[in-house]
Amino acid sequence: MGVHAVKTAGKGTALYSAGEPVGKLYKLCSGAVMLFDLGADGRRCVIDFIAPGELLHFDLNGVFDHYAEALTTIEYIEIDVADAFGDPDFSAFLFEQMQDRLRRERAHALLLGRNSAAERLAEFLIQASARLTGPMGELELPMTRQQIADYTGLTIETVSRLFAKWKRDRKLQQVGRYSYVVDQEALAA
Amino acid sequence: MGVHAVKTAGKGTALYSAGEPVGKLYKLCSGAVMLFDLGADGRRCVIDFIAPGELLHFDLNGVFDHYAEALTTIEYIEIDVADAFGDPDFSAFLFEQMQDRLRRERAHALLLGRNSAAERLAEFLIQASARLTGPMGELELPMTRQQIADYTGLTIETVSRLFAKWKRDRKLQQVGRYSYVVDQEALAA
DNA sequence: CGATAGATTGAGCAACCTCAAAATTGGTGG
DNA sequence: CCACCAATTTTGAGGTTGCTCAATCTATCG
Repeated sequence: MGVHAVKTAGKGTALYSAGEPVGKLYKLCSGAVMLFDLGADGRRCVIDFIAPGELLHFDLNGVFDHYAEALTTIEYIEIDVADAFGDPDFSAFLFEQMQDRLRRERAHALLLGRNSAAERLAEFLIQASARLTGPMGELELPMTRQQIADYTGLTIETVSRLFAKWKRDRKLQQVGRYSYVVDQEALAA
Repeated sequence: MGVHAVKTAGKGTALYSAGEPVGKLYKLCSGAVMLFDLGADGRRCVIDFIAPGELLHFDLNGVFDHYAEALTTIEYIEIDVADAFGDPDFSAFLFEQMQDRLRRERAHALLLGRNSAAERLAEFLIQASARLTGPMGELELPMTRQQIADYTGLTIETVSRLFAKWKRDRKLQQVGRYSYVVDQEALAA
C-alpha cells in the first residue's frame, strides 16, 4: 500500500451515492459520517454513523447500494480497491472492520425491534455514548433531529418530545450546540 | 482445508448460544437456521434466517454474541477456524459471505424502519421469496408466527391478522403446512 | 382420544403519528 | 451590531394503528 494523502471535505458533502460505480474505499480520520438509504417511496433510513478510524463501506466492485454524507468537516483517506487484497495487514484490518460493522448492524436491528419509542431512543443514546464520546466524556451528536429520527425509526416530533422530557428529568443535559451529558444509568431504565 | 463430514441436527437443535466460546464455523448444506438475540428483558429478536450454502457466523475467536437454532432438520459442515486464514479460496468465500450478510442486515434494518405493519410484513415476504423459495416456486416459511413477529418487530396477533387478510384478498395462498404462493406484485403495493 | 403448543379472532385502549402553528437557531448582508 | 430570512426545533391537539388482554380454535403427537 502506498502513501495516501489525507483529504478534507466540508459538512454536508456527499462522498458517494447509490448507483455510482465503486472506486475507492474510504477510511475516516476525523469528524463524522452518516450512511443512509432511500426507500422506493423516498423515505430516508439512516443505516449508521461512522466514527474516526472506521471504513465507510466494504464493496470492492459493482455499484454502491447506499449513500454517504459528511455530518461535519471531515478528514479521510482514499484506498484503492486493488490494494485491499494484496496486503495481508490490510486484509486483517478489513476483516475486523466488517465484523465490527456486522455487530453494529445487529445492534441497530435490535434497537429498531424494541417496541417503545423511549426504549429505542435511550438505546440510541447509550450506543452513541460508547462510540461518539468526546475527550471530556461528553456525547457529541453532530446530527439533526431528523437524522436521529431516521435512525431510530421514529418521527422528529417524538424525538424532540423525549429529549425535552429527559432534559426536564435531568437524564440529559445539553452543554453545547451538539454536546450532551448523558445519565446512562437513568436512561437504561 | 481437509475433508469435512456432513453432520445432521434435528429441528429445534441449538447449534450455539451467546456466551459460549467460539470453536467452529458452520456452513449450512440443507434446511433452515434461525439466528436470534435476547434482550436484557428477555425479549427475543430474530436477526436472520439462513439458507443452504451460507455461513452462520463470522466470529473467529472470543465468545458468541447471539444464538443459532435449527428450524428444520438440517445438514451442515463444521469448519475449523484455523483453516479460515490459510486457504485463499476460503478467504474469498468468507469475504463474500460477510458482504452478503451486511447487505441482508441492512435490508433488515430498512424493513424495521418502515412505519406500517403491512409494509414490514410485505417486505419480509418479498425478501423471503428471494431466498427461501422451493423448487416449484413456492415460498417455504418453516418458522412460527412468533418467529416472524420477532423478525418484523410486530406482535404475533398482528402477523396473524395480516396473513388472514391477505389470504382473503388472494395475495397469499397457503399450499402446505409451511408452503405459500405469494403474489409479489400485489404485496409491493 | 386427550394434551399441549401454536394460531386465530375479538374488543378496548394507549402510544405514537399526523397535521398545524409557534419558537428558536444560525447564517447573511446591510 | 442589528435586522431579516431560512431551516430546524419545539409544542399542541386529535386521530389511527397496532398492542394488550382474553377466549376460542386447530394441529400435532404421544
